[in-house]
Amino acid sequence: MASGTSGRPATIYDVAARAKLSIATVSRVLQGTGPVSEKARARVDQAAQELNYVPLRAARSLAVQRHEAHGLVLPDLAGPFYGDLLMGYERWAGEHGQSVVITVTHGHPDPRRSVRDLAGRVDGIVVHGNALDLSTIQDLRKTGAPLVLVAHPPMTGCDSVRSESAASAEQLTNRLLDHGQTNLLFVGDPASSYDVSERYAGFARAHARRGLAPPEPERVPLTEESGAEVGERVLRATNPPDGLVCANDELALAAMNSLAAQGIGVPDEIVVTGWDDVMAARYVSPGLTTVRQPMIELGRLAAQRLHERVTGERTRARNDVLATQLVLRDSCGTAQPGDAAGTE
Amino acid sequence: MASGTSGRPATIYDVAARAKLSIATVSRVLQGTGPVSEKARARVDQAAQELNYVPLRAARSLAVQRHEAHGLVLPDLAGPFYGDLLMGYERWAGEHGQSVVITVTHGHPDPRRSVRDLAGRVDGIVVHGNALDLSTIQDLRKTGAPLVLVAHPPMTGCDSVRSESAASAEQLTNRLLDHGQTNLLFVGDPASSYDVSERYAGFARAHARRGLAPPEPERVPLTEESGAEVGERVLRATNPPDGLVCANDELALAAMNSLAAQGIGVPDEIVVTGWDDVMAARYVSPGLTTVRQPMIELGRLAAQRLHERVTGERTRARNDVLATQLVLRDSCGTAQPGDAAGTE
DNA sequence: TCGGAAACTGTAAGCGCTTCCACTCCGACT
DNA sequence: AGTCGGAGTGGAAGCGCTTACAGTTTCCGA
Repeated sequence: MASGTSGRPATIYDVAARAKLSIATVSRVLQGTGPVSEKARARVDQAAQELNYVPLRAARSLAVQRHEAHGLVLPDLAGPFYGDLLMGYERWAGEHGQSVVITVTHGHPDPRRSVRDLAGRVDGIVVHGNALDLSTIQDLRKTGAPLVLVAHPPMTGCDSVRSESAASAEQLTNRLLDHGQTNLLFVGDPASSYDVSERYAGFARAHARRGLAPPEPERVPLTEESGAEVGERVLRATNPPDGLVCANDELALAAMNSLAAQGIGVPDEIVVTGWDDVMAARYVSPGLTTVRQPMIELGRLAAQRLHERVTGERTRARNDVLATQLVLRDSCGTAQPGDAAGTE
Repeated sequence: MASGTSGRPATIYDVAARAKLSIATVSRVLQGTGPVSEKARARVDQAAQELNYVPLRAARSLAVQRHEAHGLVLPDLAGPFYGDLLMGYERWAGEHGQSVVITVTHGHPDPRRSVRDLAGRVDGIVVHGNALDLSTIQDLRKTGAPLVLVAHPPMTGCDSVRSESAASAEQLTNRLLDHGQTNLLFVGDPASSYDVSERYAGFARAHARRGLAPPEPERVPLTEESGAEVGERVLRATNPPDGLVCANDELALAAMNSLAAQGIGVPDEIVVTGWDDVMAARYVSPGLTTVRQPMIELGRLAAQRLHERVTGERTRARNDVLATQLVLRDSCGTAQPGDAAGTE
């Protein structure tokens, strides 16, 4: 325990008593507010130091009617993906004196309850679209806490932050079609998240624009298992595809792996692309063509947008879309040395 | 704002007024404590619902003298590594009604200050050894908050949780020496973290046990850049190594990559091993031999150990060491199909 | 030398919740 | 019929902090 005279942690009263000053002055010294004499400042600092005084934030929060903390709700933390988001978020928040309370919903028994609880601890909440269903988000809105959505379609009155998906997917698909592929398969379930639905939308649009019927997607979860399975199954189809446009890198890598195991050449016999640019994408051979999202930046921006709402500095909702970057490698068969392209 | 009659969020008083009961009863209903009539319960539930009442945690914390929150201090969140730790942590904490407040120190202007601030918000703190220097940790101890160290050498009075390193490193090194390598190089700076120093210690011990002088480590940061650089430099040495024992997978992957670029065969001309078993390790070819740490489990356990201290359920310090798993793949030249080994 | 402003300090009233204690019912025992 | 005990409820005292307000000093300039 922080050493009050007794075993309990020291309070502002203990510090005041030891410094022979009132708690008001102690508070002023510690917060750096209001005028204080040099002598008082020194006495308080010393007393606080000697007692190992750590102010109780709950008491301050109650008094100032503010938590100085943000809530962040993520679906999970597997992969580098959400880690980067969180890192960007925490960095910005930390620099602006806000603590970050994190809640992970995937596998959680009662997300609704835990998110409501979160709302009582923070000044505002950032929710990743994959973390909560719509009704829970609406529930959360009713609490009145400022809310910022990440990778979620805009909702009226809410800020949102996401990275561009449809245009990059269209661009990527065009590239493959230009290169001569005639039977692309989109791998991943568009219903699994907003981002994936946008990626499929771009894929479909590229087809539609050249008068082709957009092929039905292969509706599988975005996991390595599905990727491996698709990689195996795909050859045995009546009309086997000559390209796999995968909804993320896990799918793509696992598919490539299983194709290689069967002796199918990538990119010669079939091309493969992913999404996210995980580390493995640049270490496999052939290198995986993929799309990089600015996750850290996304986190930073979400934190900033939320803070603007919390402080009341901005009241109109904003919907930000960040550019992604197409990363061309050998798996798509069209890469030129030094090739790369940004979107939007 | 949650709809009180005015614009401000509803408080327990608003709920009480609407339910025509005292705040004491409202509190009892909401917390499920003490005896309450069915009728009262119903009235309170309805009023709370109508007002969108969310209890202010700061007020509860103040009253119950507990935050019901844990602090988690991590160096950063790059790679899957800390993400998994955090995920395991959050899962356990969530299941036991504890929120988690996270602080990332890498790149932080004043970790000391932010960690002290954290101490005022939570009931106890888990610190990853790479996140804070010793003096800051000791500073933190003085606050009296329960403290659990992850991947840090045990300190008297503190709990600690880490995964086994030295023995697995020794085992791995032995395997390479048995296989006929005669000039292994340890890549990575043992001074960069406790874990790495242990890995080098195991590496050195394997040599010592057979009467060999342990080679000096190649003291470089644990980054892809260093790995690439070492991969290039290593051949030009007077006495080029026939094996690289890398302190983590990033180093190993980058080294393998640069060796391949130079036409050096792995594992035939030189063997390579890593540490952590990141996703890329199983997608490169040859597959990277590495050591898997139970990060999720480590997180869970840290949360549990901290909670035991917070509740006072345990007062004696514990130092847990979790077993790692050697993952044999082709990069070390010694893998047999289905080969694998656990340690400790 | 004095009045008044400026600088500093203290008193006390909350912030919204929990919980001890006292009180009122009521049904169940003697 | 009178008593006892438990269930249900409310009053009120904090939890540790901030801050409005008032009070006390100090230091000017006139």
